[in-house]
Amino acid sequence: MKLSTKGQYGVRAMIVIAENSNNDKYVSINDIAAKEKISSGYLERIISKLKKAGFVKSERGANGGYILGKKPKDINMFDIMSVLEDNIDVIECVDVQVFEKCDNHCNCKARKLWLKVNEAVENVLKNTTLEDIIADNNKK
Amino acid sequence: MKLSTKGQYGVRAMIVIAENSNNDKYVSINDIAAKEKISSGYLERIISKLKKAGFVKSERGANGGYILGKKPKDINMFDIMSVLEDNIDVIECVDVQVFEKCDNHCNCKARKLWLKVNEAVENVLKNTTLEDIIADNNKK
DNA sequence: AACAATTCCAACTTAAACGATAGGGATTGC
DNA sequence: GCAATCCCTATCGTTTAAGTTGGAATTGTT
Ligand code: FES
Ligand code: FES
Repeated sequence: MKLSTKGQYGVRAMIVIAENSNNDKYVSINDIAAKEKISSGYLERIISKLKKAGFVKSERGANGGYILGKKPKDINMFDIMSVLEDNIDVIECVDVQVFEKCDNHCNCKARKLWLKVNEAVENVLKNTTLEDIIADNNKK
Repeated sequence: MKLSTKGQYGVRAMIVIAENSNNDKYVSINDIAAKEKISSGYLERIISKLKKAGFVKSERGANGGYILGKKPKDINMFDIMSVLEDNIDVIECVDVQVFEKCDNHCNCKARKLWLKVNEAVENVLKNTTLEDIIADNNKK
């Protein structure tokens, strides 16, 4: 079981962008990539998804870059991960539509367990906003 | 984020074995594979790991098969998954040893989030025993 | 006007993991 | 002896994840 790097990198990028958005400062892909030691080409595609979802706004050309598209308290980790991870469920059959087509569903006694795991993950992600993360780091 | 089928199949296999272990009945790989619609060759290797870990015992030859190696209440899902999934942590850096070697660890503000996610998953898995699952299914 | 810094976009490549298969040896009950 | 089983290892094919490349469009600066 692993979260993809897309999700990880995306969250880290959002943190960097958030830290600069106070001063209306746009951060470039290269700056983020350098700071977080991530391939910039790869990061670009990740941020592009975040942009489509409205979590960041962009400005092209010299001095361009990215800035938050919403307030930190209105961006939670579940939303970010949902955009970036292709499918966030811990197994396919968590999804009701898949479940109903599943050969096995009539006697699958394990599904309840996966539902619980899934719910636990979602809860943590949904209850953590970008604001929480920033605050948490300033505190200590 | 996905749990591998190894883990899923393993849990399902354990449930089948558990349901037969009351009567000291050994269940063969083929029976489990047929019941759960899993490739038997693949399942074999999964169960072999469970055997090495002591969760099941085996009997060779005709009428052979597998039976529980411990009481259902002494087998929890975390233990099963730990044996089957190569690495159960949601990201590499959850592990302290990896963390300490991580280029980024000095300024990685996201790790706390992953730790929380990881803990949530582990809690569910640790708090669910084979006995719980069986009981849960008999009930309804 | 030239230039450099940037976002934007799509195609491609590489590497690893997953899921599965194949073949054969060893053991046991009938 | 034979069929059913566990046991072990090697191999394979597909998909996915991760990263690369190349280039177009936009914008500020000199
Ligand atoms: S395998 Fe689909 S519900 Fe269990
Ligand atoms: S990347 Fe290693 S701790 Fe964040």
